[in-house]
Amino acid sequence: MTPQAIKVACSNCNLRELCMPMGLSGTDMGKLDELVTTRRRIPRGSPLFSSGDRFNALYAIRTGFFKTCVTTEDGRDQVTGFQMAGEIMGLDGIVGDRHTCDAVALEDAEVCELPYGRIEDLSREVPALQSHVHKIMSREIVREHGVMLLLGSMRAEERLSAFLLNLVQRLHTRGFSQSELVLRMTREEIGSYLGLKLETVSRTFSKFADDGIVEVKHRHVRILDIEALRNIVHAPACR
Amino acid sequence: MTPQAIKVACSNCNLRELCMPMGLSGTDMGKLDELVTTRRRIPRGSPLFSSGDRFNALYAIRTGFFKTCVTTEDGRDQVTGFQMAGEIMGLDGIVGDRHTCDAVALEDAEVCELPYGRIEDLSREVPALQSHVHKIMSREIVREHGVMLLLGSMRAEERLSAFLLNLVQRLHTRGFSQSELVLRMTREEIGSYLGLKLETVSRTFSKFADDGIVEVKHRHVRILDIEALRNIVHAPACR
DNA sequence: CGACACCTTGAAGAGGTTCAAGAAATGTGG
DNA sequence: CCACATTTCTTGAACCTCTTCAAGGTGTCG
Repeated sequence: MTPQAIKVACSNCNLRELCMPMGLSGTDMGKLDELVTTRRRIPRGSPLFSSGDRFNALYAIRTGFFKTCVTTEDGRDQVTGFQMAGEIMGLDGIVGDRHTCDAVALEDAEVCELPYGRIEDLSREVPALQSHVHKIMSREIVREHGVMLLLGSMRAEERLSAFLLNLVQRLHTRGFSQSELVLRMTREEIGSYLGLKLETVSRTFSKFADDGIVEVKHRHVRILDIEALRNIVHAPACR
Repeated sequence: MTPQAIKVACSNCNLRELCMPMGLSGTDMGKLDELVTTRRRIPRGSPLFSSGDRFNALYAIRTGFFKTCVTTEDGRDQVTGFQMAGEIMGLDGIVGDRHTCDAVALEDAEVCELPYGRIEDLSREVPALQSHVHKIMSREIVREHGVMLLLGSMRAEERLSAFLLNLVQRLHTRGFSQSELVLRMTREEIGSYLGLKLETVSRTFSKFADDGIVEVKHRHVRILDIEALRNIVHAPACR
């Protein structure tokens, strides 16, 4: 397992998804090292990029936690996602040469900057990278379909259940507990993401706690009955 | 039984500007003609592809009108978009090798089949195509952000206004009237897309008609006061 | 032309929002 | 390290928007 030791370390790295497509030759792997130029530290509360910023790179999260949100001139605001280690941000900027949403660190974070020009160049040389980039974008499209389903057809309890299950599942993938999590975002941000008011989020947490499904202490959540959450989301439709 | 092998050439297609990159050399344009292998006719009500189908091509709409929708086991259903001539469908299938949504023709339609393998191969040779594919996917991501904003933060009248404005704008781009349109979808499908019940859609249409903003005769809509629709969407936020 | 899908409208009800107040955490400066 | 200011969270009560249920009307297609 000695040579794999490095690989194992990489598999914990945020860049794994982009840098480690399956079945790479050593040569190709070497080429991918050119992808990352800089790492950037983003203190909590600061934007990595903002709507209107010129687009020139994608970002892979190494550590930390982000939200992305779109804002309109008339003051409407929508959190479009929460991103954690290993996930890619900035895809929105490709189409128009400018970012169309804000990415804000919800805790101190570190990201790898992947200049877009290099991604394009390299993915012409390395088909596995090309394929990987496509998959990342497709995955984001499919994820957003899921959010549309949530926003378009679920009620408050279902939305919050789906949200918690999704978060804890992604955290579990990264080696964290399956039943305990610390929310990095406020009730208002959760509400914005779920299309609910912060009071409704708070009330729904309280209801889940009353029902013995979760234990909630501000931002610390312990899931006591994950099956109950699943049942709430996948409730046999009324009719 | 063989799908008639019409000689299809993007270089001659009048939708070229909608689905193909601009400013190509003659050589590159010639290469792109290899992209489209077949055209397929899809009768109204039939699926072009369904969730679970193996993914192997993207589809460019030549004529007709589609909806895409995701469905869950528990019978939930969400229309994720309506697509018209020049738009690309099937991006959801890239990530998992299978489609994750249904694409259904809402009127008799014709699509160009773009085998995904060829897209990958060709976009390694033709950077303009590579860039174009990325932009198409990014555009879809940005579009979905807009839908999330709509579903997460707008009320019924705002949603329907935004929907009508979006439709009429896209139709106008394709040479249709700026003020008149024929809805190809039912109230229920509109409702699913907008996260509303069909009755609410119907009522909101009636309200707009009462207010002299539109004229609605079943699926025929005439916009009488487009500014009013814009004001409804971009209303100075209540607080 | 008749059956069926689609649309409209009304009335009652539910779920979520709004407004308001207070409590708990977090951050700041002395 | 503590007091204070600020942000965040919780909870209650009234209200409102949208949904649900129901019935009847309209258009469309075989």
